Amino acid sequence: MPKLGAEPIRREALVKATIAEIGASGSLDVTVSRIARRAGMSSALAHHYFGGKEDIFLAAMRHTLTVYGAEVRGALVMAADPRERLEAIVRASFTTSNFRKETVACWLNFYVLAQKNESAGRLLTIYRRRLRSNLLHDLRPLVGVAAPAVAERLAALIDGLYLRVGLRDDADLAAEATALALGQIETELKTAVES
Amino acid sequence: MPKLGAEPIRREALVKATIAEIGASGSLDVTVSRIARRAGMSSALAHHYFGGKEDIFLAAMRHTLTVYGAEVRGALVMAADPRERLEAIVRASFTTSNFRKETVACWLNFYVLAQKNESAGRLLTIYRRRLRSNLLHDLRPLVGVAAPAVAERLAALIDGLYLRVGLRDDADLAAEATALALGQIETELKTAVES
DNA sequence: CTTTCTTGATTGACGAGTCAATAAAGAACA
DNA sequence: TGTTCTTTATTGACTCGTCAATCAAGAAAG
Repeated sequence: MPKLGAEPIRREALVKATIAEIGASGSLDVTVSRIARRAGMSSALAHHYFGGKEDIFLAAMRHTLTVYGAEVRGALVMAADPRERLEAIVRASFTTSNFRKETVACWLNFYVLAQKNESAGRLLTIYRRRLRSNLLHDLRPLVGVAAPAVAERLAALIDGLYLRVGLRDDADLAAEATALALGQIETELKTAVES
Repeated sequence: MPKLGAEPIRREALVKATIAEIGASGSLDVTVSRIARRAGMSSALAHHYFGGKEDIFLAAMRHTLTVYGAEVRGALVMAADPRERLEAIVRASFTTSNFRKETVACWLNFYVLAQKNESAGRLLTIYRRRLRSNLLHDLRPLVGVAAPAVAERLAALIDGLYLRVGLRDDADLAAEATALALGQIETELKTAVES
């Protein structure tokens, strides 16, 4: 039943199914058939709308990054001063949705993918630069010349906390990570001001 | 040529070949045949000495973790006081050998594996606990009651820096990561002492 | 002559990507 | 209005390849 304009719907369904499937398997070892079935279509159609498996993965990665970016931007509009903006970035990074099993699985696998796949690497670089630049922008007025190092450290801490917390399945993951990162901000600011 | 006692040699060769192969492909998507060929034997022999593919991966992971643990212990014997011990842990975590492409690939893929594989998860937990306990032991006399939070933060920072730096192929990766982590130690100690 | 080591060949399964064919919605048109 | 053409959507069947695991059998020590 070719209702025209199926393409965007199909693509979105495939992207969502891909993320779900990666979450379910924990790896990129998911078949196009399974993705397509979950999205309610034949594998041939998945190949029709995307060039191949790799393109599907990249679309899923792009989607995940986009969602995260939107969350950060959303949190930022609520922040009044640099200090609040830093907090906003941290909180956006540790929302419970970010710690959903599938989200964690996607991030981990994107890191793996980024090693060898040019496009995946570029996407990850973009994410990193954006995070770094956001932090830098708000740290500059707070810690001045120390900003680059502090930003790098904060960015790494966010990634590291995500990694450490994301692999456990405790509850209260998000709260703990947030508290630690906010503590870091406090420590860094205090130190920078005094020196 | 059945010289007796081939087993340990074969197993070691397979483990090394596995790591090399993971490094070359960037993923766990490596065939037993390729591993076996690189190790100079038939794939059947690999299956003979290990139960199956999964066991080979676990052995490789165990090996990687063991090497890292040995490096840390080696660095620790040179350290006189808690502060130096902290530095030793950081430096051991960021040796250039740890930033070799294959090592990074292994770690990333072990994280992925740890999501769904019980044994891999346990191994990673052991690594984490050891790191945390090492840090805690040396932080307690330095920052007292703040030690747990500082340890968690330092551990996460190490993981995060590794992740951020390991995926680039700049030179001077190790030096940069080390400097940032040492800066963190300094900041944390200064803050904790003053409060 | 038995145990340890070793492999080539085989099996059985699965998966990515292709293709030819079908179906339906609209466009052009008489 | 009905007819024909074109474009988009969709699938089942098929190809070609790969791979993990098994097995039966060979070679070399002890």
